[in-house]
Amino acid sequence: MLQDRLETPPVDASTRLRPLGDFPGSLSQKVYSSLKEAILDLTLRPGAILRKSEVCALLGVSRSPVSEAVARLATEALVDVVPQAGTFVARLSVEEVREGAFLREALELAAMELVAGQATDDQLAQLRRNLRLQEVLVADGDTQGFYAADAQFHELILSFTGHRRLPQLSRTAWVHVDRARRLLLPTPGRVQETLEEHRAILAGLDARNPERARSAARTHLRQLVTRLERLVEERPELFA
Amino acid sequence: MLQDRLETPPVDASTRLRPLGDFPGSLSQKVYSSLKEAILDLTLRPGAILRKSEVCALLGVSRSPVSEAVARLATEALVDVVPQAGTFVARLSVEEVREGAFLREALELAAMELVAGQATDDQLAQLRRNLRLQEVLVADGDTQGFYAADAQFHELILSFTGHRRLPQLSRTAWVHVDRARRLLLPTPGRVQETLEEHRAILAGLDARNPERARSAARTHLRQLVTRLERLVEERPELFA
DNA sequence: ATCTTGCAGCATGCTAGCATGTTAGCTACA
DNA sequence: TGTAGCTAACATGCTAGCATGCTGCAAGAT
Repeated sequence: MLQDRLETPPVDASTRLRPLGDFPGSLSQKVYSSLKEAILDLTLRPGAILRKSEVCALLGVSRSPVSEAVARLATEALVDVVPQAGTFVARLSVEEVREGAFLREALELAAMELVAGQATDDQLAQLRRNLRLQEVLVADGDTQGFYAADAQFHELILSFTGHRRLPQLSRTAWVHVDRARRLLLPTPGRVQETLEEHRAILAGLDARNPERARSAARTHLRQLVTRLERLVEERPELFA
Repeated sequence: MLQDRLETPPVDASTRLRPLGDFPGSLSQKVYSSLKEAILDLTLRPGAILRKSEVCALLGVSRSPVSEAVARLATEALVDVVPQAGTFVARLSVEEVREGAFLREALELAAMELVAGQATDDQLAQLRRNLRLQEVLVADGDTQGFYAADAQFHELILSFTGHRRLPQLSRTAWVHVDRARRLLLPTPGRVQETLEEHRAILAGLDARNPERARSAARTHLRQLVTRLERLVEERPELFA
């Protein structure tokens, strides 16, 4: 705990946060979104101290909405608040990455089983449409857009379970993995491979074959984790 | 939304909440625990209005800790807060029950796979010990104690995955199921059956057989859901 | 020179009061 | 008599300032 602070004098005094106007909802919600984006971006550096009063000044709001936002981030383990001492941006944690990956895999595989059994033709058509979009984006070399379509592909499947809160939960589970992903250098052929893996998942669902869908999804999800584990080996100093 | 309020004039004015001294942590934490207990108990009736100012008066604290507690409950869908209008105890929702059950099943089945593969002998011994405790409690007719041991059995398995936050998450997923469970009348032979199902799960883990453990766990978890679905059929008016 | 101890600074937690938007009931009118 | 509009009460969201407990440095004793 003491060590924590000694390791983290880098105080981000004048970091940039997206202005609140860019986000919807109440002030707390806006502050939450803005901070979360900055944390996932690594704009707010892992381990950095995050003074609530500073955030108030930066965003021009009082401390209640900031407090509430920080409390929410704490429940997601994105910040670590020590009473009467300070609030810190969570370090990258191998444990959190592994847990997040485990969780998302659990959710997505369960979803595969359900969706392979009950998906409507219209839903499958939506997935095919999304996949065609992915192909176009890859052909255009629009990596940014491809990531978005990728995320949507997964969210579509989760939403087809009929459970409203599931996509949100899956996203939350993934945040630590996603943050660590920023440290990976892009691999040339990876986008093409990802596309193939998505095709395999859709093929399993199309065939109404839960086992095929599950195994394709498992293979797909473990790619990223494998690459992250390699990063942990090579650059352990990046993780707390 | 308007209909909500028309259906729910029953204002719980003088409901009993456990005093804050019984809970650990900060005030927010205490308030959160106290409210959550009351909601899960059904002491705070589903659909009832929950005035923050009233809670302040009842517990003798200011509005910030109450606000933070309520915000946390809102993320778990245990209360429904409408800005500038009011806060309401969530109604029993078939959707939420199904989603909670789906989630817990996803998590526990994934855990089974992992634990069947990597459990240490000491961990399996802990499970056997817990199971013997369950037998004693059943023999003594201590149903309350049995429920506690039951919960611990499941938590042990989840903790053996090595993921710290998993048990907490599973509990959170289960809250809506657990709340609905209060409406079920106790079935005579059910405790004995539960014990058998736990034995089957442990047998699968002991045999290091992921598929057996998964299928035993699935069978076990679906018992309660099946009984709840029957309740939904028979008494739909209990669910919003 | 090192370790202990006291003090000043400071970050969070909490309390109290203001601003904003909603709800419900009453009144006036068709 | 039924309906539309207005008004007063009210619940939450936010702002501002006080209380509590931790941190880190510095001075003094061993």
